Amino acid sequence: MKAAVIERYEARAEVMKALAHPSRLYIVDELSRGERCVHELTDGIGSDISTVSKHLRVLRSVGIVAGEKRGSEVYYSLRMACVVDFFGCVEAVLRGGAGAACRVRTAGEGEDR
Amino acid sequence: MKAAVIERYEARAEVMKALAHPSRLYIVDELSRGERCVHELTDGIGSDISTVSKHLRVLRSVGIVAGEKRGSEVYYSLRMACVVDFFGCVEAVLRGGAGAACRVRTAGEGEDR
DNA sequence: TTGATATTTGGCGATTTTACCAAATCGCCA
DNA sequence: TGGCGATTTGGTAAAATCGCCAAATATCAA
Repeated sequence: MKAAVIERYEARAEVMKALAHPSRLYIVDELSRGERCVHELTDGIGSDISTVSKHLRVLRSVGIVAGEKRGSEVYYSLRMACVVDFFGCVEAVLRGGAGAACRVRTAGEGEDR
Repeated sequence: MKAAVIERYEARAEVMKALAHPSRLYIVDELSRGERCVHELTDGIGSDISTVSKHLRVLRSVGIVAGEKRGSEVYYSLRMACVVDFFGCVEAVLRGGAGAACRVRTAGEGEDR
């Protein structure tokens, strides 16, 4: 694979990796309903606040969320609303694949063995 | 976080994790243009064929792709076309976030709860 | 300034992921 | 039947990820 192509997929993978964790998905979901500060998110997750802070760092590093400091609190907001739409597709896959909402391609018919 | 909610996000995370690797993103992209067998995908990726086979196993385990054996070859196809659409959103984020195609929400504009 | 609250950072052990090689299967055909 | 091409599986070492604690930083108010 050409270097330029590899880089493209690696960049995409960084974004996907940022979304590949339950707590971070919860954060995205929560932020889709409005901005939240770290301790609010921590309440919902249950991990140590430092852990939540690091999750936010991961999301922020790829541009999925943004943090704005107001007073002593940092308010995070979602910068990538389309992620939430994608969750609908993910749910369809989880329900067994062939959901119309996901426009799943029924090519093959080959089931997992 | 309630157990049921945790499970939901964990299930979603499994799907996202399956997409969180450059080679697997390449595979999804390639399969969006039609079915391919393992050695074809291997040619494009450059890793050992056993490595590619394992990547396909990951994608298949969550239902993103399906494999059908025809003769001595296994043809893989994409079962989750919406993933490709999502790549457009990911690219928008990579380009700096505020792409119209992604309906990005600008930081600090999230409605309060 | 001192103390309290909010968040981030450093560091560490534990778990997971990844890629390669070698070996095992599977289907096909001479 | 024996061998070949295609694919999968087992094993393993290196790298990345995760979550907690402790410590640092920043803001606010007394």
